[in-house]
Amino acid sequence: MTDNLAGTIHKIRSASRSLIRELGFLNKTIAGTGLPGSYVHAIVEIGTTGELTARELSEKLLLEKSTISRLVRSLIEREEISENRSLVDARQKNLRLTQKGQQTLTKINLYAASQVREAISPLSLNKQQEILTGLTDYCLALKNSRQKNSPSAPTRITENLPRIRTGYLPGIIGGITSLHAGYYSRLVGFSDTFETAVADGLARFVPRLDRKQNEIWSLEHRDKFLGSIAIDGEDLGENIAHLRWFIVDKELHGSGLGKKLLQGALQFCDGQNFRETHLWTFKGLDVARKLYEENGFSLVEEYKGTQWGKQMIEQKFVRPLPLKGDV
Amino acid sequence: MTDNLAGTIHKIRSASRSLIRELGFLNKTIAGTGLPGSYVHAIVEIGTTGELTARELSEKLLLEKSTISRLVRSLIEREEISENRSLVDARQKNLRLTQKGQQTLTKINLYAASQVREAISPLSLNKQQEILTGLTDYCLALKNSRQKNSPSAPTRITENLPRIRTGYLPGIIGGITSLHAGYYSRLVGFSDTFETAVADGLARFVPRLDRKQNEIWSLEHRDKFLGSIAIDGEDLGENIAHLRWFIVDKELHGSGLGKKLLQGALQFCDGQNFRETHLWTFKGLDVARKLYEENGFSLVEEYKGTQWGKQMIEQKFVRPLPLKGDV
DNA sequence: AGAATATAGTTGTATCAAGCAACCATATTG
DNA sequence: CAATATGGTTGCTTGATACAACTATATTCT
Repeated sequence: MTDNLAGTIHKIRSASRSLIRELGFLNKTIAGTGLPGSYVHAIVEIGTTGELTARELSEKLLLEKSTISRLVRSLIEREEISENRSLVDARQKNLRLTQKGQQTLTKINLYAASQVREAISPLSLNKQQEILTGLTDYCLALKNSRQKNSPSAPTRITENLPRIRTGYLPGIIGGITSLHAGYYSRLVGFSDTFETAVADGLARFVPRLDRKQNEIWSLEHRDKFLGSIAIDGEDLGENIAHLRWFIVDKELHGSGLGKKLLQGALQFCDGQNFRETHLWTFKGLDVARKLYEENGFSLVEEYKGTQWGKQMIEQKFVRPLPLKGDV
Repeated sequence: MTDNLAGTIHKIRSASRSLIRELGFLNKTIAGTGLPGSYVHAIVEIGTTGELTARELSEKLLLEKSTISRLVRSLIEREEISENRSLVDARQKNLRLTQKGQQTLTKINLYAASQVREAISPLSLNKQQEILTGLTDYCLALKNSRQKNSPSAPTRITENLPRIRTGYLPGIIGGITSLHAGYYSRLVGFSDTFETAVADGLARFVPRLDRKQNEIWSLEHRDKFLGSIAIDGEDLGENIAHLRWFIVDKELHGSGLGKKLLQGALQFCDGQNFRETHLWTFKGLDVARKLYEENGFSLVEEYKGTQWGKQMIEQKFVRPLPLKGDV
């Protein structure tokens, strides 16, 4: 059994070595591309993701950031990729393939795919599947084991996850507006009336962000807005907070980020000592309702509304300021 | 189906990329060893083979010979390997691990094996086996496809196979003698008497190699003698060739090299116009007997002999010069 | 036996990927 | 506002890879 494991390990290692060589990773450039292995990986990665930052690339390729920095510059000089300083975080730059880079990626794909195809197509479907599961399982196992073994460099929790930002960010009004429009048009067929209202509301709200009773949080990732929540501490008056523009991109549902947004906003409300927090929503958004109720809101009112070009049942939730010392 | 293949290809590529990165082949040195990937491969290869030439290393690692040359030098300077100019082919040098190199290999093995072990040991035996077969099949497929696609650089037929050499080579007497001694002591318990006779015979024969009626062929690989055959055109007189010291290392049985040796020698005999070729052997060596008979020999005599410290039945075979025009 | 060719390995030369450390600019935290 | 963290760049060094031209030895051909 132990011997068996040792034998398996030995054979796996031997096969890995062979694989490395066959794929050309001891060579200066990968055959068929004229590019070094790391460049090919970078192009493929950027291409399939659409947009990446240097840091993300560094994490994916497991290469030093200085190495990545130069790799990126070289690719820019070759006009394979372009960089755009992020609007919302001036430190980072978003990388994407240029037209030429797209073509290069296509060439790489053609070459690599045909290499793989020629290799595996003579094999039975069964064998092919075995190869695939074997490889993926092995990679996964290696990755898991690496992450378990380097507590010094743990997986970044933020890796590939949007960050929660506060305050105004360039593009935030447009971003949140289109998020709402896309979400609700798909869900219930809202159209321009609704989107206009969102844009208008935000446009009136954002200039008031400098007052301490107002705040906005957004989920941002690579200049894309994937979620938001805001506390308008003025429009309702009477020391009541108005929770507005709470939305999370469908892709992030279930990620826990929505709850984080909501709880951050409520913490803010409590810090500001608002007597109550009110919010308006629609009947049918069951997941959201559950979230509200878990966090101290109760449904207080329900009525038909037609203002968005559709007949909807609107709902109003209210949450009182928790007693001090409460959990 | 086609789509399925494309999907499989895509996933395989993605897994390969991940594998490359996890194993550190985009990095300057492999973690845990401090050595570049190519060095690690070289050490493992030399270590597991025991002895290699630079050319063989180049073929295995798929690297340029100049690259290998420098890699080898660097490893020699680090005292990881040693080189010995081959005694039988002054162009090539045999590379082997030094004491220090052995230790390095051990370290590499420990590191790599534990990396693999930690990765796969949480998995079921079944999964482990899947990984193994997947990897090996894939490597094999890639290799096959590469070789099919580069008729310009076909697999060397001589790759890792001994070459047939003619004439004297340093170490040939000792090499052939020990080959005989090892083979026959294991087979039938011959001992010193026999080995002495072989050595003595060779010692008397080799100096006569400069005469055109004598010749010796040997199978040589990395300074090891793995087979031999000789034609003594003088000792029997009467224009009769004496076929002597025909032996092939057990490892090479079935490789076709024995037949090649024999036919080369017989071609030589025919070229020299010997009237007959005689040889003495023992009863029981059935494979050899078949080979003799396939090539024109017939058994002409059989008698008991005790000269080698064992009672054996000796046999004499004779082959006449084929008629001209014969096939 | 001698000429032509092939093979093993080295060396000149050039390129450039990788990593470390120190740095700058921007963001976040407290 | 100060301290710290983060994304990215730059100076510096190392050294792996490849191509081409070369030397020395082996093999093949006639």
